[in-house]
Amino acid sequence: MGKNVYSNDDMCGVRCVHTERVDQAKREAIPQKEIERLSLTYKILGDPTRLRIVMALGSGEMCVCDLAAFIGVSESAVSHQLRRLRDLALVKSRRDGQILYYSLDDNHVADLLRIGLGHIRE
Amino acid sequence: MGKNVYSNDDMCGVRCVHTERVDQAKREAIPQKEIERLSLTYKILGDPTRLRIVMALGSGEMCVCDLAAFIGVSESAVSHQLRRLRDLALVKSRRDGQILYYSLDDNHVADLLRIGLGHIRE
DNA sequence: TTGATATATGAACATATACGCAGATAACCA
DNA sequence: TGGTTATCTGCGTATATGTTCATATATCAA
Repeated sequence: MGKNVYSNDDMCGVRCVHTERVDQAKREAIPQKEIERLSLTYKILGDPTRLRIVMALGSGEMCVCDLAAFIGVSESAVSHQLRRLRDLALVKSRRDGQILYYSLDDNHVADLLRIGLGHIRE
Repeated sequence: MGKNVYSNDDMCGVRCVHTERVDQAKREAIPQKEIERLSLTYKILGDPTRLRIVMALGSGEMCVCDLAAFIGVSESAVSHQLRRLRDLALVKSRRDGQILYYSLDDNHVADLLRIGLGHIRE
């Protein structure tokens, strides 16, 4: 393993201990656009209110005021968060008259929740 | 204003369309402490800089200045984020002389990344 | 010891964001 | 039609957060 090597290719004088390792990471990196999208997906789950919404929907569909009563916040707050969840395709809605029923969009979401729980419980 | 269906168990006058569904969600809900911890885990991955750090570590260990050179931010910023990642047991460190090598803490992290990618790419 | 290197930490600033409020839409029913 | 209900949305604000800068700590070499 190299020691105290300075990279002098693209960067100008930036200290870098393992140039070849950094180059490997750059080659294997996924596009920045996917990074943005992926981090946004995690960020959406990274709020207690939204997480409780998503986990509640894991066992069946619910409407907005159901979720508001379950979580204990205003229906406006739930609606705000549901919109963000829908924009990232984490939940979907089904209309039945005046009521909108929300549910998880696909099984990837449930998988993310299951693995996350496994991580914090180990 | 409205006179629809009201839940009359613990809440006082909160509108609720499907009382039994809300009760089911309450029974199946995980403790608030786990919600906090789990949402914190997702939130940590919900930042582009931290996500790039974690994904880079997915293919092998790196030191702080490697990561700084790879991502293009200051080493201080990387160190700040690494501390948060370490606090939530997403990465771990190994000391070799003056250099601290960081790597993923367990395979749950890689699983989360893989499933997340599958979600945004579908 | 002294100096150099690698990383960590605290403060400060700018930005992001979650919530409630009030009003607007949309769908139903008399 | 008008009235009611369910949900959405613009706005204000308090709070959270990511970054840089300056400084501190840790390890090694001479």
